[in-house]
Amino acid sequence: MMVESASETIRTTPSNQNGVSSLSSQSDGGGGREGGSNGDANGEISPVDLLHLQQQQALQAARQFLLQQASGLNSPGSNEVKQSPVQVPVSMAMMSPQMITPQQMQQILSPPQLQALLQQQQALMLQQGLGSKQLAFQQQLIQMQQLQQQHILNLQRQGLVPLQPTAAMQSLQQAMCPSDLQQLWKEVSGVPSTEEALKQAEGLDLSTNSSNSTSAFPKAASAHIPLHSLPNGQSHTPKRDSHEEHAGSHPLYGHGECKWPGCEALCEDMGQFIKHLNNEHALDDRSTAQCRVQMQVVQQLEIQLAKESERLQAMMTHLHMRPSEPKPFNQPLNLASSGSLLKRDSEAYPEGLPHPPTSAATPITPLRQGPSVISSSSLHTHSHSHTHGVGPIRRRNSDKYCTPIASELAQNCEFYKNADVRPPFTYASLIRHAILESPDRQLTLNEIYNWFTRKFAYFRRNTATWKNAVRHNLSLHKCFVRVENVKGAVWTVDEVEYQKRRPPKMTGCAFHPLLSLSLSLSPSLSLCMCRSPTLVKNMISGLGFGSLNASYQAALAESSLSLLNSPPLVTPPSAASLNMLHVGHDDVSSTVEQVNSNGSCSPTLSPQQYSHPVHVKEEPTEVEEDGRPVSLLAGVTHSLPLPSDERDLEEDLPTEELE
DNA sequence: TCTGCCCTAAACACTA
DNA sequence: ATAGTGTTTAGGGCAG
Repeated sequence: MMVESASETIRTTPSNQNGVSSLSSQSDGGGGREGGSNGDANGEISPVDLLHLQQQQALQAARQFLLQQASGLNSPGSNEVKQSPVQVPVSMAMMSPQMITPQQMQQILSPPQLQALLQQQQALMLQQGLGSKQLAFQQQLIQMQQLQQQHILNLQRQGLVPLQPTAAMQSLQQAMCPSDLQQLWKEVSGVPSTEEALKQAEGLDLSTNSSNSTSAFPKAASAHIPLHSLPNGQSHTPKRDSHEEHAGSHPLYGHGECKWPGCEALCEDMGQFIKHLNNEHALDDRSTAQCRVQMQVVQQLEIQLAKESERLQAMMTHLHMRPSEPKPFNQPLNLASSGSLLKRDSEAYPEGLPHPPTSAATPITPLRQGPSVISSSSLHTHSHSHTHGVGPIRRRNSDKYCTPIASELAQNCEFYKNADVRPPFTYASLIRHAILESPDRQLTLNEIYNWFTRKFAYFRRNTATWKNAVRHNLSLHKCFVRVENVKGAVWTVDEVEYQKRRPPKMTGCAFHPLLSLSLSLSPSLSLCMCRSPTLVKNMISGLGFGSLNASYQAALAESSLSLLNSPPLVTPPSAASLNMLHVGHDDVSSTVEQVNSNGSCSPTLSPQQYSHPVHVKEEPTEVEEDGRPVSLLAGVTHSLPLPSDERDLEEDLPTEELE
């Protein structure tokens, strides 16, 4: 009650509510600490006008671009999808370009698209002698990108777009998850005009627009399957899963409803379904268009699978595995429907991973090999931009169980630095990260503040809020220990306490369905992944989720080791405790220690170095290449000489026991 | 529903 | 007096 009354009377943080959707560069009332490139009031036109003008121009260009896209779709006989600088998702093609608002534009266009668009516009402006306004334009560009990135992030957190903001569309096209497909289908199905549907199907470019080998989407694939045969006979529907195989005698019928993409009509029995099928999904333009989309989806997946299979072969070859293990690939794709996959519990963290390598060729209930899914819940957006409205995302999707912060930050450092996006980590994890990143593994409060503002654009505003939260967290969590120092108080991390906060199961780590697919395809890979976060990452990337939200990549990667890797025991802060970090570790550790102690190195150590001073090498992208394939190949972790760090990691597993 | 975690907000005390 | 720091309480949301 006290709080309520207080909040009614006094509002010390006046503008917490300002979301991120404002294009005007919000000069955060608070703080304005370092790194604030400010001031750009110049010239004859006011910055606001200028921004407005530029925005209008950008939008105009975007509209023209869309018109081009749309007209490109109209060309009936074209075998090639028009290769525009940027590709437009099908949903975009559905919109009347003239009706697109700036917000829609930002939401529709992926960052690359947006950037390309704006760059075009920028070039145009330069040609028109508007170069003097470049600065403002750049700012607008950045802001629009940020907005778009945020949107993408939101999508990611909703589980809709398992992507990294930087290559959102590309990966979307590469790796449309079932929900994407469903959405896509709904969009296609919802088209009023069948011709529109055809256009969309035609224009749907599931291929990447990059140099990816799948860039030229094989439209010829359409010819492989007679369109008219699909409604009743097609068996490529990715929605089809084993359940449906058993549930109904028709691949498009299951669980009492029509499985035609985007339909979901309820049918009591098969007869009704057949009737429905014939009535609603007869051979017409719309169905044809849908089929084409579906074919492209399947084709894309197949291409992707082929690529990944090839990659896997190469990896195995490289790792001296017998490459003659394509067997799993020939198995039916356990590419279950989104529903079944998404519901699959991730209880099967590879505890049974010490299966001998022979299991590599043995399909051991593949889908249970790993945590399976990115469930929409686990990717949940947390976007309760509710009362406080401070930020779109919150917390622990990836932090709590997987602590991928190091990897995440390492990968998206620049992104967070520039984009006004709230990092998907808890304050506690961020604080810990900041502290561990420091040379002495201790920071003053102010230094923590600075780290936040330095690393995250998001924390350059709402300073009162998050600073309070930082202090709150420092005080609240036992894992943060305050130490009186010569120069005042510093904060350190009690890693033991911190680890206590983390449940020993990685149930929170979400896996993308296609990752499950890969796991199912290759038990040996899942075995490897359990040993190597890098491999996990690479694999995810290779799956076309190279731009899978780094959080989840990192989660995948780190979670696979998190159970094995109990980070070093940083006993409460003292110089001695720092030394304890490296007890029993190899020279690499001592190297790091030296580097740390003299503080001469870059203040930013490699994430692994600080977050896991035991040196789980994660970044060296060539997985354990340096003569350590053993641990990858040998599932029998205990029977083989593990690198000291890994051994430590395993032995440290029961953290609590060490107390 | 319960519980734990996380977040924001705020009050308060202490210190430089 | 003020700002910074640190502690504590309260309440709400989310997820297991």
